[in-house]
Amino acid sequence: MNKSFDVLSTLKKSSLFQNAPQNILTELAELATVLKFDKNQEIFGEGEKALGFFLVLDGLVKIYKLSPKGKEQIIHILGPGDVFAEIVLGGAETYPVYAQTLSKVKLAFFEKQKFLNLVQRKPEIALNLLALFAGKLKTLVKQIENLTLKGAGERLLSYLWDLSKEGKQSIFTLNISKSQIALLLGITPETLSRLIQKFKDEEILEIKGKKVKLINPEKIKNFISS
Amino acid sequence: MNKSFDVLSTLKKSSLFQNAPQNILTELAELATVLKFDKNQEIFGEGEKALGFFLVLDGLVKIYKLSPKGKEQIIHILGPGDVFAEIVLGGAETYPVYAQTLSKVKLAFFEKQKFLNLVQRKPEIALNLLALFAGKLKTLVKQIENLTLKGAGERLLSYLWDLSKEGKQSIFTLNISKSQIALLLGITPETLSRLIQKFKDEEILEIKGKKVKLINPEKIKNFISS
DNA sequence: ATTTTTCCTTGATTTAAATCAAATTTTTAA
DNA sequence: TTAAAAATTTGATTTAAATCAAGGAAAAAT
Repeated sequence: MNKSFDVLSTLKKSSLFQNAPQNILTELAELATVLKFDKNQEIFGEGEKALGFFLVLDGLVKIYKLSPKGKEQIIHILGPGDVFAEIVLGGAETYPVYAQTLSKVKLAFFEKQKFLNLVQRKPEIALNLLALFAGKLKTLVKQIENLTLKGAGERLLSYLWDLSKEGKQSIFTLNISKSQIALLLGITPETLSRLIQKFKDEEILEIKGKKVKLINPEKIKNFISS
Repeated sequence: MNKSFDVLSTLKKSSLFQNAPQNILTELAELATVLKFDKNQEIFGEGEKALGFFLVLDGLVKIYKLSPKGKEQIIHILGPGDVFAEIVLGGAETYPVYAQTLSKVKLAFFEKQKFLNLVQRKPEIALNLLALFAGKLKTLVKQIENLTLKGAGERLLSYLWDLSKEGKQSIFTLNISKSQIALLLGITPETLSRLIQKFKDEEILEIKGKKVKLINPEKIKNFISS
């Protein structure tokens, strides 16, 4: 009783189930298993058998790849309302990436077949699924664009620009550590540190710990789109 | 009559419609518009209004991004049976990438709303769509992995390894120019040229024009997975 | 509160790949 | 067929970012 209420409120906020009618939401909440993780725990590894997908109820999760030599590239960072491992719904037998928590995390787990049965009975969910997949595709393409067509500095400013909601919030707080940001941007912590110092010298922004202040949003805007 | 027959044979081969029953295939063929393009023609540009998606009937198409300075990164290269711009089915209003032909090309175009109507009437297609999207997600994640966790030489060998069907075909022909391969691998033509020369010196492979011969597939296999 | 560990910063150096430049080969077009 | 254009190769140099190394600051654990 208490559990499904908890889950329900986040389900409603998630884009995947946003416009779903109450009866379906209730069914979904019944169908979900709530899982709890500590910080820095592996949720699943690449190649592991894929039994279902996840919705973040609380906390932060990273999706990443590892090279044979152990180098890491973060693909996505997910927060409350975000869905991951949805690829199983397209028939994937194993997870193609790693998933790990970046904080204490609460997840709703949806077993693949149970969920697909629900979709069959309520096909209107299928459209939401398509939108979910389409959004992920767009995000990945943007990630490729960032990683291949932009330099390290531009990637950092783009990242901060997005966090600032296109400059609307010139003061905000980083939600992950700088070393994790480096892994997301595909640079080393040393390079990140030097870039921050450089932008501070150029009076473009200030970062103290996790507090960020964009001093010259106009300059940033120009820099990331030229 | 002749036209829909033509289209039908490729529809059947495409993974998207592979297991669809005859009656749906016929409907799809009726629904499609066949479009013809010359080599190096733009099919659509980034930001352009997205009216539908495409299935390649014949020829090669590249999907790519451009940086403000004009640098290009190829995201995908598509051949007969492949689908692109399916993102419109998830609600995208504009295309987020460029699409251009690499040869004379024949496409089947599916208008978004007409196709979605068909999906509503025949929901079994929705599962194929999910599989299509899932496959694209996996491809994009692999592309990120290649571009960020591998060096230029490893990317080239990986690419050739895939073309050789994991070493099963040690002699084969490149289907695109070397400059296009460079754009796909995220390197310059100069670097590609030097890598080919280096691998030739190391007696790993030989490339003359578009003819490729893998001399030491074992060495390649080890190189790309260590 | 203090110790230990992890994270972040700064400096010096190396390195992979880009850039600039020019020759050569291949393809296309007249 | 020959001329023109485009693509590819090779060489010399530059450059962005990585790596190696060591100190300093924060966070976590005792």
